[in-house]
Amino acid sequence: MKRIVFMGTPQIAATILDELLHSEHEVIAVVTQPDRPKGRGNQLTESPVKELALQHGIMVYQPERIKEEGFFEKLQELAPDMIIVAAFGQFLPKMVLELPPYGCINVHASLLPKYRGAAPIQWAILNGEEKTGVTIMHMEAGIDTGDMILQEEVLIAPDETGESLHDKLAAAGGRALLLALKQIEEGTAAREPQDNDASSYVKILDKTFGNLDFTQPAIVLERHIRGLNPWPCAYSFWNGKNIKFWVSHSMNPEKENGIQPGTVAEITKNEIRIQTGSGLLCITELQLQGKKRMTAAEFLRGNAMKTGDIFTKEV
RNA sequence: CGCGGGGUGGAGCAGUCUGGAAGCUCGUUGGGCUCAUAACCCAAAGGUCAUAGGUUCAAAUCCUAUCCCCGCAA
Repeated sequence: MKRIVFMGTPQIAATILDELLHSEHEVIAVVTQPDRPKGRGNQLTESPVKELALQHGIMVYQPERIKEEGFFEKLQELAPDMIIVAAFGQFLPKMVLELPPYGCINVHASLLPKYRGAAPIQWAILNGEEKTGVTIMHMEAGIDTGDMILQEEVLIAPDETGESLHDKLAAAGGRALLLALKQIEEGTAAREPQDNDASSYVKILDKTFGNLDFTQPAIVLERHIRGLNPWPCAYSFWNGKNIKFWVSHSMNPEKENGIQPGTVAEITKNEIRIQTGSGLLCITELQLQGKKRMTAAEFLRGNAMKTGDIFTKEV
């Protein structure tokens, strides 16, 4: 493909862009979200896509809104053959969708029509799916509703985290995109409409979603911890302090013992076992506010957590 | 100048407010007990208390500056 404009923002988009840059396709410009204040000190931070594009000397556009004055004209001047979108974070107006001769292609991190929306990677883990994948599709006005070109499946491992799955899907997304481009150029690309009746949407995640509800079953909480690792991360409060949970497993799923959910039921040398609505949630890696991530064994050496202590939803 | 916590033997922490012998729980090494052990007992090694100045008879502790790590908010 000769003239590609790439639109994307976070790391997964950068990984896919990187794949594109190492192919024979020509990326003439990148569009990404404006630099935002981030982190301690509110430093203005460039998106991963912008960073990568600058390294390769590619022109970067950062419109606050795609519809803002003058941007469409710039796009017209670029005269892209195709626009490729991956986790961009803004909707494309119809006039943009219709601009390039080869259309707008989207890389989505799920096996559509399931998991349309903003956080398909984490939700696949949260729901205990055995597999997920990436879909390359033509874009249309709806959210992730366009005709599909191809998909690549990715299996979800028992210890899969949001991060590891993200990396797998990013790699798969790059591969699938290149294959789809090849098929488009050869004129062999499929164009399969999505089955709307089988579709599902997932809501975007925010920080508060990580606040654990210990009345849920341990098996669900364990997936919650994995799926939200490393962001937005599962947490709770102990002793007036925020504790993040990084690694855990569940045990005794059916055992009833009458202990209030959220209570520390057992402490072993290497694990903190918390009572849940059904079974024990065994924490093996965690992080106290202000401290680094550490194993439960390390944590227990210096912190006087004991059986009977309670985790709460608020300080 | 967004708010806040922290940097003490290999690890996790206490001690700092109210200056005055470097401590706890582990780990490591050696020895003992045991059928045996991740258990228990005994002993040992290991620290410029982040860095640089300053105050003081005396600083991990008080003052000043710098570096690094982390939580929250956005």
